Amino acid sequence: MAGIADIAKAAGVSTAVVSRVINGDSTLRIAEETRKRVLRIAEEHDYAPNSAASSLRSSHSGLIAMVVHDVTNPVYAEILSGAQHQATLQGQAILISEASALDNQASRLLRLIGGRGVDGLILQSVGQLSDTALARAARKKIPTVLLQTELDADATLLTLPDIEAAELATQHLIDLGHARIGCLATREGLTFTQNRVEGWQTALHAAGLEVENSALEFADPAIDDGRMMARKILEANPDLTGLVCCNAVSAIGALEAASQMQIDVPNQLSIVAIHDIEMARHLRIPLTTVKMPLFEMGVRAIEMLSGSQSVSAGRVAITEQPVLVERSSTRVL
Amino acid sequence: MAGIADIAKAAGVSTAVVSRVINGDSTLRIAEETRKRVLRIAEEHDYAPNSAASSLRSSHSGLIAMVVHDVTNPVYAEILSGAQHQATLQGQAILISEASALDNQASRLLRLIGGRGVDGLILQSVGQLSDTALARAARKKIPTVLLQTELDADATLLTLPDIEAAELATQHLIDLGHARIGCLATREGLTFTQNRVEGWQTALHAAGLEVENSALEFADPAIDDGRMMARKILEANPDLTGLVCCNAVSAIGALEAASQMQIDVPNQLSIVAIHDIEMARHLRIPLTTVKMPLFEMGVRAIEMLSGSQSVSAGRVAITEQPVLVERSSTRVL
DNA sequence: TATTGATGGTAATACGTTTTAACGAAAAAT
DNA sequence: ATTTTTCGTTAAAACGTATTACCATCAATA
Repeated sequence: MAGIADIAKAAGVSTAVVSRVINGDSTLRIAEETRKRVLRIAEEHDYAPNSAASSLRSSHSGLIAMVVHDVTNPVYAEILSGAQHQATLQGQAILISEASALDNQASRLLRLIGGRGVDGLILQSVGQLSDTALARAARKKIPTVLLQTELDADATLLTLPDIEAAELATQHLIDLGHARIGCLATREGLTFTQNRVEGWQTALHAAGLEVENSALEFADPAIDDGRMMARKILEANPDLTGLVCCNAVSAIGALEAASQMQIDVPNQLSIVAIHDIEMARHLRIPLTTVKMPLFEMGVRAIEMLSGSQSVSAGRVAITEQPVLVERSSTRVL
Repeated sequence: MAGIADIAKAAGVSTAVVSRVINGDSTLRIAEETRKRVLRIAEEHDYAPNSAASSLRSSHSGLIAMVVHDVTNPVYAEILSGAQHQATLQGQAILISEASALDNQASRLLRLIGGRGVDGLILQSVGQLSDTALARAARKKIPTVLLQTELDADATLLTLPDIEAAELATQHLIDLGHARIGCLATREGLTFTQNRVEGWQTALHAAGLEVENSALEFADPAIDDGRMMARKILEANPDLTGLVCCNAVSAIGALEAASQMQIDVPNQLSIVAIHDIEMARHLRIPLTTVKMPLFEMGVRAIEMLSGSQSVSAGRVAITEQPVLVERSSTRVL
């Protein structure tokens, strides 16, 4: 209920002084004595600046919108957690949305983006978005970070070492003596999907092995989709002994498919997945994975938005290398 | 860049008309002809109302802040997903934060709450919050929904059938012939923790069984904590044959502990957990669970905030009854 | 004809900050 | 003693919308 004017009056100064004290404006100094007095009075009155008014005048809200495909996917949850952590450190807050919300024209998120209500935008796994939402953001010049997925907009692309991770996973199987290796990919058309598939192919080629097209499937990173992909691949290629999964959640589906088809993992089939989610250790068959810095990616995305870093720079790569975590789902042939 | 004034001028009307057309104000009708013209011109100019200005004038932002203990916990992720879904439907957006962020005094979230930048507040698993954050929200009369946890503030409490769920879980073990049954609870002092523990006790009493205090432990709903709790309980009570876990994530830890202690599940020990998370089917030993409407709870929380429902009503219960999902972690004794 | 009512629109104000430019006083430099 | 600098502060102007109260116009009723 108390406004800045009330505080100013009570402290015997102008509103400008109160504003500077509260916001810690550094360009213009305030006498230590008045500063303390204002602070004390503000505290007494339980004063907090009206955020709408503040945003209106200063034209930044401290809000960052983040869009992920699915919050319940542990991979995305971890990225979100990192972003949330860093945003808090920087005095910003995160507006979360699942991708499906972007289709809803009445979505408040879209209105916020259109109305410059957010200072930044983070898009993850958002493929087919040449439509309103992003187009608007781009036109409104809202700083945007794309996570793992290229899009025709002048936004910064933040990437993980996807090619390396897929190579590492595939090479691990090759080292174990496997020669016929399939790939459960994520959604087709996404940059990181392409990169991981490329890593898989590269490793096979380098070892002089054959790349079987019927051993490659694309779908969403969900358990059900993973099961279906695995079934399809395994039925088409009964002689397969290794499977690279581009997302750990798909791998869970693959384990299920193998079980249903009476294929023993790891004795008849070795499975390795990208992303070392916590659950990997606790599955029916503990999963061999390639660990990627997901939390770190969330942190970096936030840093890039508010950082002095190149605003429109083309792409930034997280250089921390993926590491293989061996468990029970892979085995020497 | 285009403001409401530009649109008004281009359409040959006043700004008031534009505002009414855009916001669909129902109190005052606008000629269909002008409505279409304004809409078309707004579209052409790619106009979207400045959200800060809009919030300032109308004093509501369409933002709802949600605080959960840990985003990566699948239980909480599902609640969040439900909230996000419903918020989108209602034209609102969700500001997500993990509980730890509330400790950070510079947190933007706190400033938003203090500065009436959010229309509502949802708090989950937030225990020790008699401090600034919530105190402010209460003083500022921000509508608040408490998820599963009482707090000394005049907020609405939204609850799941916790007692029933715990009774159901415990009764299932009793029906299987178990007589010595322990309980892995969540954090002490939270309302839902108390209720679940109560359900456990009630079921035991009703069956004339003993409630062993050394078979009850409290900790955070995390795998590591679950493992530690289970180990403690099992060491103190070697004759235990059943375990009720108040959170499925803790149960994963319990499975791990049992494995480390060479206790066979379900032959020597039956485990049943509350919350049927997707992973439950895919664990080393598929988990018997009690399914609760988590997504639905997120939905309801949002509905309650914007609904015409009793604003300050004491408590609302989700009446959908918990159902038992039998898998392989429980077995007749 | 005069009166009412409905319809479609306007002008101007308030929302509560942040920030710009200017200003007096005190201290330092000339 | 005068000029310059620095310091601390102020007054007033945006920021861009939603909304209130008021006003035409016109058709229909009395």
